[in-house]
Amino acid sequence: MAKKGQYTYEYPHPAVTADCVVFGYDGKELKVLLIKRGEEKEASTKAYVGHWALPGGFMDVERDKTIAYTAQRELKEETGLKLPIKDFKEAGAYSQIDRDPRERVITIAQYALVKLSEVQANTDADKADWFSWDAIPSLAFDHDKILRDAFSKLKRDIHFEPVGFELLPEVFTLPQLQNLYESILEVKFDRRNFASKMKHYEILTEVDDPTPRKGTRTPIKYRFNKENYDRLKSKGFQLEF
Amino acid sequence: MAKKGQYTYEYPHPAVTADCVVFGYDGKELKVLLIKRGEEKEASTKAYVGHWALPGGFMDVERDKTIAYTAQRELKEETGLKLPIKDFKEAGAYSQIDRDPRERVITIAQYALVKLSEVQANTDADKADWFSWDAIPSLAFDHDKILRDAFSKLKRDIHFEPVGFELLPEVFTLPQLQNLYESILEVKFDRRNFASKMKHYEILTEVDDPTPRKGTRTPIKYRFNKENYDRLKSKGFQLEF
DNA sequence: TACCAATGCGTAAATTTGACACATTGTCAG
DNA sequence: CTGACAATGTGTCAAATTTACGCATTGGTA
Repeated sequence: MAKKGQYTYEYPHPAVTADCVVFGYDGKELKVLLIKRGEEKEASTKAYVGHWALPGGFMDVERDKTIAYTAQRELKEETGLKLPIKDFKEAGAYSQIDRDPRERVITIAQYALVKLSEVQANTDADKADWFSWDAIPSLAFDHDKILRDAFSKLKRDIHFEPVGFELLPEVFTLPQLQNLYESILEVKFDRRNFASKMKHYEILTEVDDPTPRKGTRTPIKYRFNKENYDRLKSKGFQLEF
Repeated sequence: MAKKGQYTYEYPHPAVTADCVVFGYDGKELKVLLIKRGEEKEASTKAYVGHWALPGGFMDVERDKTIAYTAQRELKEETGLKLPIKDFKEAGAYSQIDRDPRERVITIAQYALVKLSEVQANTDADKADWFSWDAIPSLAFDHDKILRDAFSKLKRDIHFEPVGFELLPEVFTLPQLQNLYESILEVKFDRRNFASKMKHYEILTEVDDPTPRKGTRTPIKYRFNKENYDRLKSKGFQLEF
């Protein structure tokens, strides 16, 4: 650990943190990854001990190439979940002068979308938990606001990015996709209209099912067709729902 | 001025700046406000002296309530233009470890839309200039990227926010509005279809013209109808073009 | 003066959306 | 075992929206 008082500047500098809003989808609901603060080594210097919070922590000014690296490192340390750098997208900066009681801290929130089915096993259940959107506790600092804002951002981004496919498993069903869109946009769609619209976009590829569907109750499995999606997007396209 | 080396921290802290992307519209083209760096008092400590850059500067950690206040203050100091805090919207954080040759500097870009007709007179022509989008010089630091990103953001936001009306004068014409949308989205619309779509939204109010139009060549003047727009927006509405 | 460009208004075809009906087959309660 | 029900896929049709143009008027201009 570095010596105290080792770093001096001509003018005051703020501390900078990265906080992570990690969204996951379990096939039914949208979920968020949260951690329980404190209760460990440096608890005495921590604020909001015992509160739930977004995973995140201080930037390593001398090593973190970008703030996304901070997010990656802290997320791994605090939840056990290791995500690729490119999965972190910016969700906004929070700079209110009194947002941290200890010193001036500016946080640059990052958000990430993960296939919950593939990562749930990799998260430390001791420190972290996945919360349903409507069961989220009150959070430390201004993390409530950060989370709400990130959700709004997700709601917007869904019109321009294939966010649905980042949250679903490689192979998914149409009802799953629809349920996800409904969860994020907080609306309901007509099943038949949703299906025909998706079909019209031609961004889904039917999967050759090794275990063929046993009747109409078993949904058809699809895979996301990235080529077609990219082609559409390059033509100035926008997903509508 | 504060004494050198007065501020010490246990861990290294980055410097934080706010850079401003100010868009204006003159009735024909989208423009951006830039400054020429250096050539003044503290020039010796400055990087990229002589380069064009986005207006902006270091956060006053002890006084700036939020980063928007930094942006407001620096924009005023460097260009003479004083904008209300609420006009600054976040445009992204830039944290590349080597983006500033002097020390680690994280910038939180802000962007603002202004009615060029009303502010042009208030900008210091000595230090700052409005540049047409296709005549922008190469900029200091990573400001080129910041500017491109901000433009992309504007391109997106135009679908959700009445950005057109923040850039146009109080009273404007339909051709002006269309030209603005075309400038931002970089596409062309059919004049007649654009008009009927805007009419259908009912967010324009015809202005009682004191000097009535002299024939069909003089466009009808409109005003933005905020009540109707807010009503539409609250119903989960999205501007389409 | 004669043309052209700019503005407003209108219309019809094509496309997209929105609402809804029907057939099939697991699931589950009895 | 059986009947009711829910989940899935597909199709249809009217309404709304988008798209592609035509036409009339008039100010600017060569």
